[in-house]
Amino acid sequence: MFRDQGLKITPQRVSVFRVLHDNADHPTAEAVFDQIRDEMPSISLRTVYQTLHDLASMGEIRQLDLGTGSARFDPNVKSHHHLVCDKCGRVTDVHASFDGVRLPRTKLAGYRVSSTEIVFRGECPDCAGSNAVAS
Amino acid sequence: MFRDQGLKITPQRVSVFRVLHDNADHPTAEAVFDQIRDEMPSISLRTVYQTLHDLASMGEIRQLDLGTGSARFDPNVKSHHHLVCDKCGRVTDVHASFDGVRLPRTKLAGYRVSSTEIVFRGECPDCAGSNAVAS
DNA sequence: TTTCTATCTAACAACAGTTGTAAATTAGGG
DNA sequence: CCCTAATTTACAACTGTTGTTAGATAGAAA
Ligand SMILES: [Mn+2]
Ligand SMILES: [Mn+2]
Ligand SMILES: [Zn+2]
Ligand SMILES: [Zn+2]
Repeated sequence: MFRDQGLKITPQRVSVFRVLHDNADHPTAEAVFDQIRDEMPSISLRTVYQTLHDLASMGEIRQLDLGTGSARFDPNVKSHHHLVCDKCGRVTDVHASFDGVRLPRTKLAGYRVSSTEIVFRGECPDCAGSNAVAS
Repeated sequence: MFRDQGLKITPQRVSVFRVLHDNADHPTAEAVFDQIRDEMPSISLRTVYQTLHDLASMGEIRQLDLGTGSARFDPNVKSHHHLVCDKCGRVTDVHASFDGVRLPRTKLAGYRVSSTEIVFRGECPDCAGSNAVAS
């Protein structure tokens, strides 16, 4: 799959790919880096970024910018949406299709739309649970 | 309005507020800064950021993080959605309500959702127009 | 109107996330 | 097993944003 693009198969690339596909929680580049480091202490953060971008541009993963401070990387490239915790930044998949969300030409303002993302923001169970609620 | 919150009415605050309300294009902090500078060359970018955050926390404006490299500030606090140009970062309002976009409890993953944003990504008219298309 | 002081601004440094650069390393074809 | 183009690493630099603090000022009080 790297090979298909004329890219060499290096241990660094294999690791980034594997870590990402094991990971359901939309890791940041740093999170990927930290996880790989356990087994390959010499890997550099720069290489992780490089490889994540390579994977993204070959369509194997998606980069998400959700205002959580750093980019998230998602191995799931099928169209889906996300829940984002305002408190801790957790990102959780939403598997539901909202086919009604299409813009009529009159509201397009001349844009050519290539993707539609729905972001549900709020508090994740952990963060909501830790709120002491007067009862 | 600043006064309501126990904040002093300074020329800097007045300028930020006014610039934002004149501006329909979701300016960045720097864009606000540059515009104010024309009339008040001594203002600092730090003060612009400070005031934007103050305005946001008093609910007068909204901060949007759309992956365009820097935060955008929106004087329109009514619920609405956005078109975002992947090429130039332009942000345009979408005025249409998508009432169908509610998550059933079964898909909430335990989150308490406080807002729902829909982002339509693509190319704005200017960027699409400048594509030389072989015809 | 002047005084006083808590608030605010500006200057500046620092920070986080990310990207540029180039020397050293290495995958993998020959 | 070599060779070399591709890759990785180290390190610096960059962008957007935030922390800090000395000096300036809004506006209440006198
Ligand atoms: Mn996802
Ligand atoms: Mn808007
Ligand atoms: Zn959370
Ligand atoms: Zn554009």
